[in-house]
Amino acid sequence: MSMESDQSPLQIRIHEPLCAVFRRRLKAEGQKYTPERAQILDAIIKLDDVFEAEQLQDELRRSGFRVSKATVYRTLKLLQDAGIIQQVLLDAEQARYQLIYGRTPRDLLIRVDTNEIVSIDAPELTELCERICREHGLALQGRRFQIYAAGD
Amino acid sequence: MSMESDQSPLQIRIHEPLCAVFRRRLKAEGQKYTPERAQILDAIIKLDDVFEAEQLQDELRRSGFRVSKATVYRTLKLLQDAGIIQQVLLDAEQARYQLIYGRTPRDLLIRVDTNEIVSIDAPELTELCERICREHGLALQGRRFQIYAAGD
DNA sequence: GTCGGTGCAAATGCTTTGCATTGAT
DNA sequence: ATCAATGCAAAGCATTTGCACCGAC
Repeated sequence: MSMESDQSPLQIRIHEPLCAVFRRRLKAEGQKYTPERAQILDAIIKLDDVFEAEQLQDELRRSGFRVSKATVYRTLKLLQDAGIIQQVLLDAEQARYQLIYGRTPRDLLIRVDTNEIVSIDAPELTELCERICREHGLALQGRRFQIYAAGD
Repeated sequence: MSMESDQSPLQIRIHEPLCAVFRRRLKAEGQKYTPERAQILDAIIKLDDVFEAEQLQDELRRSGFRVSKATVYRTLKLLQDAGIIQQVLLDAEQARYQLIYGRTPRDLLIRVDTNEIVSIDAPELTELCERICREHGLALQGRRFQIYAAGD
């Protein structure tokens, strides 16, 4: 009923650049917004897809930046903590990541024959998740949904 | 039209013991049904849950068997190929596994506060998966669905 | 008796960490 | 100037592999 109240402290400014979000978060934690971190976030935005640490480093190199693996991994962790990216688990070999800030879905359709990955939109999934949590008396925190399919 | 034909060679005998399934598969591939492999499958059945390689080895030890990690991993791979178990990806740290042969669901509800894992039953998910694949003109191969939730 | 299987220890590959140096604030 | 961040190389850890010996068929 009190929909106008300010119970939730997070006011998302929809079109705020991601780098500003990241910068703010870092400042709040007493951490620094370095060129490396800025470049890594830029590269992630350019990739605009599910990516692995190595691909990210490649993209950085392509843009003319050399960042060490150590820094890549450290920054990926920071970005996860900031809620900007999320791990995507496709297999046990290595972790992948995906931009999630300001985006609703991260449900994936994975073509096992071509390794192509497509985002799918399934609003009823959210309802389903909420219903299941309600039945268990729990609060929904998130979900991971992947469909594996092959062509023709 | 020729539904009575023997196009599909697999005739699943519903209550056939898993070890028989495994044994048959191994024989078909010219591989051997060793005590280690039998014990590993037994231990998996006893665990009856999502498990990691280390837990499996512990269960084996508890039953009085010493099997090397190498053999554990090699057998886990065989069991996956045989369609008896499946990897469950909960985090990037390590792989987990789960018995799937003869079981429909492997959808999980994960309590982030207690790390408890519960299987959930959601038949409408299957329909959803099939519909999405149909829309993309692809054949459904499998799915991975996990809900993350917290108590109270 | 033959191959395939096992254990061991070494190798692998992704990810993390210790440390001296560099740099954002 | 300070304190966190970087790069490098070494360490960690789950998983895989090479090889000599063993055992299921």
